[in-house]
Amino acid sequence: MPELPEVEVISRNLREGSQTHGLAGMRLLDVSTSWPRHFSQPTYRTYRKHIRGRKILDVGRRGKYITVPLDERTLLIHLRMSGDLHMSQADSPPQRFVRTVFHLEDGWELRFSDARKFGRIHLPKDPSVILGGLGPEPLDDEFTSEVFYTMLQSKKRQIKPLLLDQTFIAGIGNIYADEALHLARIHPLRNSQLLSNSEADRLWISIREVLAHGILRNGASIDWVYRGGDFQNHFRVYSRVDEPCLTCGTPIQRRLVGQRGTYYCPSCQPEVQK
DNA sequence: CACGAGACCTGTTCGC
DNA sequence: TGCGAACAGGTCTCGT
Repeated sequence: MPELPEVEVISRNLREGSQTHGLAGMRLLDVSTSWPRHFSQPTYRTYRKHIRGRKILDVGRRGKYITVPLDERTLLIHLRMSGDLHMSQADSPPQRFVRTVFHLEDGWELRFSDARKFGRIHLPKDPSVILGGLGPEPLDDEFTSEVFYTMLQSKKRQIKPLLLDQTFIAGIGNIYADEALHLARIHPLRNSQLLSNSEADRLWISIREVLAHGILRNGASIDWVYRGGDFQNHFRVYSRVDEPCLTCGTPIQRRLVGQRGTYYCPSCQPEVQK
């Protein structure tokens, strides 16, 4: 479930501690897991050594990574498809898919639930080893429409898979890519290099609008992987096959693009440029 | 470089 | 009702 808006909301909640204890300033006592493959960089064994007694300085986000700077090293957590992070008291009943637990002071636990076991935890000396390859943050001031147009021109790729490429731009996932393309009235298969200046501009605005809207709605909650946001009630195309386009009434279509289910309006988003 | 296919995993939902 | 297939928010690696 987590794309930029969901990860942003999770990170904010952990930092500020909505209805629970904020993470910043707490001390990590230990970590335990039933799925050691959650740990990349150092393996689980060396991991515990590094983490015990470390102080949490802050919580943030870069792309789809949750970033947790410690007084030594930085913890990076990627939720992938089905991950979620939340604070709990140690004596509260364990949720079904919790696989890794960070033990904190005062009986607090940071629980990493991950039904599909795709999530990953890193603890690099230098976070840029992991984060350095990411493209720009779409909501940053430096990410201007001019910059975006130049970026698009430098590639010759189908626009949707390009938006999903984290080295191109960070944080966009399958839902928000479809939503942004629909808002911008651009077909997911259009060639990035052939997008006009005004189309690029529309896409730039749409990306930022859709992501900001997602954050405002606290992210999207889909199916049984529930998180509390309600952006799913504002989808214009995603998961709406055969339902009418909210702009023109044409049934929304679904097809595979780069192996990903892709929803679009064949009328608002013509494959060939008008 | 661009793209498709297959892996990695488990759970839920769909279709017959 | 039951059972296999399809599908799921993400990335990685390999072959063409």
